[in-house]
Amino acid sequence: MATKTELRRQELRDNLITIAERTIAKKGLTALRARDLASEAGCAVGAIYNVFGDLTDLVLAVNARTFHRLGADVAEALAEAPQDPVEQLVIMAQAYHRFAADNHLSWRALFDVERAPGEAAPDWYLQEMGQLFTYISDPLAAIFPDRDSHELALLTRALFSSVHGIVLLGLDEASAGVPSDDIDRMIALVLRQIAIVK
Amino acid sequence: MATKTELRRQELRDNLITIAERTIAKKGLTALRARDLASEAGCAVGAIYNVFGDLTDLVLAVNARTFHRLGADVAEALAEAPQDPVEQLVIMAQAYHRFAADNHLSWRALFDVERAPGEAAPDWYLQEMGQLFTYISDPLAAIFPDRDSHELALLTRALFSSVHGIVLLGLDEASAGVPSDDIDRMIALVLRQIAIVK
DNA sequence: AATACTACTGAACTACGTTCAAAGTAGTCA
DNA sequence: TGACTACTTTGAACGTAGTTCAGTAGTATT
Repeated sequence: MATKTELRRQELRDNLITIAERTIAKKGLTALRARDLASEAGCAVGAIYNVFGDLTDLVLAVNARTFHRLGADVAEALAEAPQDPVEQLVIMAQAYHRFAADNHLSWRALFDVERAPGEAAPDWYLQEMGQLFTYISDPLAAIFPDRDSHELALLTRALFSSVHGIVLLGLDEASAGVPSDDIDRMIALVLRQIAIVK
Repeated sequence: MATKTELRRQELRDNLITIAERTIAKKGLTALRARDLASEAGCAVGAIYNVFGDLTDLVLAVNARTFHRLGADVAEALAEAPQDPVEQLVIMAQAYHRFAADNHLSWRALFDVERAPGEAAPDWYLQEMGQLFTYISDPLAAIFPDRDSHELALLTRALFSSVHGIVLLGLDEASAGVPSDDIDRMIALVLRQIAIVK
């Protein structure tokens, strides 16, 4: 039965996710504190643990939203891209870069959650990842119609990882970050070169 | 004057780095605890703070050693590599992969130290990084003699970042890691393709 | 309305990194 | 050598986290 209690719990859950989302976006994962969260949400600290197993679970819920927004941005970029599959790859990768730059701290939180060792990533994570991979493998299949599916899968993963690496190190201001235009240029360099059919 | 005290401090310093190095290698950065460290080193907790500003400083000292070993491994691979510049790139990248796989937790610690926001990476970090970049840019200059230095610098960074990304996501067992051979294959796929001169 | 069950609360517990007053030690000089 | 001074080391105590759970308040059932 969907009781008053259950509704209240659902409301608190959403509320906590939204507050945590804002905190992470503004101040980063490390600024997330159970007591602050509770006082902002107007509930007791213990209440958080009625609704989430621990703070990591809450962060994962925030990350699900972030990942979803990321996927939507990439999909939108793809929808507006020209037919040329190489350009599609470049545009998607640059959308990934833009998302990471515009949502830096939230994006970092995607990778900075500490997962219990040996624990697999949650299902939604693997699914969103799979969705991103599909966006990439479709243009790749058009570029390389002769390659078998395993090779295409590897190339897909390789390209995603490459773009991720370029963005990750490019945005890392500690090691004297790279100008945004140069990041886009590196992405284009790698992807256009990859797409050359010998 | 290089006194008895100073010697003792130096000894403690080295000792702490070695212990921390072993702990990080075996159990990861998050298992590093001031009290455990002190008891293993046979000193008081406070003594750590006579020798390092805080635990992050100690981790940075460990990372300096790790980074140095990494650089040496890559240099060794390069020394044994054939003359062909493309093969040199592939072999170095695979040495990077092997180091990361064989020293997983120590390698992760290189990137997982939390740096104070706005704080630049320490000098030795930038220098070792620069050394790695040189290893890459030399073969690249041989492959692309016509490109200007800015473009080569971008390509160097792009390739390093790409390989880093492939290894990072490939070794991440949380998202169902990739078999070691496939990581090597992805590296080779990207680097060989990059090196095709149109 | 009385009863039984469930959910919420927040003080208390544990586990950290870090500090600093007190105790110890090294260097100096008569 | 022994007394004095300055520096070094110590570890109990502090502050700040995440998390728990006995007590209380609220909800559903009869």
